[in-house]
Amino acid sequence: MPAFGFQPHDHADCIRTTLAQADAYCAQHKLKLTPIRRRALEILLAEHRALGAYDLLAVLAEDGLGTAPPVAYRALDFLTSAGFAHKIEGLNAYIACAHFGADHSPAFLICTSCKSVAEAETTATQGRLGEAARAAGFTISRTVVEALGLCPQCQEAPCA
Amino acid sequence: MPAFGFQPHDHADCIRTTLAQADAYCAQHKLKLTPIRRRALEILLAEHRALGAYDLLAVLAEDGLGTAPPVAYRALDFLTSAGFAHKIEGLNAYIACAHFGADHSPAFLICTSCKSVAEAETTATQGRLGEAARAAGFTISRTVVEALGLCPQCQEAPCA
DNA sequence: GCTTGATATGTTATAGTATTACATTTAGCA
DNA sequence: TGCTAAATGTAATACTATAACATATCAAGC
Ligand SMILES: [Zn+2]
Ligand SMILES: [Zn+2]
Ligand SMILES: [Zn+2]
Ligand SMILES: [Zn+2]
Repeated sequence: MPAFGFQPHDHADCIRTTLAQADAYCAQHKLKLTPIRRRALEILLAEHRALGAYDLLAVLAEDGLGTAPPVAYRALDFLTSAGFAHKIEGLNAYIACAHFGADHSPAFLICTSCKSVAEAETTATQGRLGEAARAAGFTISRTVVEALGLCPQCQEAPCA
Repeated sequence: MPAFGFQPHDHADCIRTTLAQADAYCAQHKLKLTPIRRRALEILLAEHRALGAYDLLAVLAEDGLGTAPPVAYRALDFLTSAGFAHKIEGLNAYIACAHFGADHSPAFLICTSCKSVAEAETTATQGRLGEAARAAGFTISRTVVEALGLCPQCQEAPCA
């Protein structure tokens, strides 16, 4: 599955499908996608961009779903634990998962100009990082892989 | 150069050599390794661990080199810009560079038990992340690659 | 239906990380 | 010496995240 988010696509469908998948996944795994959690996911899905916890909170507050920081952080904890969202460490921000369901090691391509983010797959224990880890006798449990740079659109139109 | 930091080594020499290299590099590039900056690097070098900005500041304060946050953040800006230190995004912490001088794309192996950190090399534009970027038409300027897990020592003695 | 325990939410306060802004000093150079 | 740019001193503030505890909701199991 290629990196997603920079190519134009039917994004309304993108949102609809993911929410439906999340509903199904939660039903199957006895997780509760409560109104706050579901709306938080929907907000993250609105754009292929990362949102700060307080940005998310501001939108939840507009909807009357809570005003205090724990509201946002609890929703984000749930979504990230369930694999519905990821934290972008380099931005202290959160984004909906684009490779739903799979237990995966995400890698992000982050455009420093337009702030859009695409999620690609990596294999944690393969590749050069895996090699380095094996050579050092290190056991990987989680990886953070993020690339900062320019997306195709912003390379062509730097001032956009 | 293999990942470093987990293997026992002459660490006093490790510090001495790096400081000397930093002195030389600054002389050559007309950068000023002022007392605050030099001491900050020395503090980061003291252990192969990442230090928070405020931890660094606390030590600088003991030495009478400043008490306000900008003191630490300015020193860290200088050190990271010069390539003498790196930020570990996943920890909001900073560590001295273990591959001095080279303009490189560091990858970190971070032990979640003992907090030690080893720095390995990666090539930003090669490997799987590079492939994903090329496929997406994305131009990488900087990468964040961090692996969380257990170092050799902590795998053997989980309670240490 | 009621009890009960576990999960989720409401709310306040606080901890931890980082930057802005502006005054002052210092270092390098004409 | 006088000028300029860089570095430092300092206060205030912004941004990110968690702790702690009260209350409410839900899903069994009786
Ligand atoms: Zn979409
Ligand atoms: Zn994902
Ligand atoms: Zn050493
Ligand atoms: Zn390095």
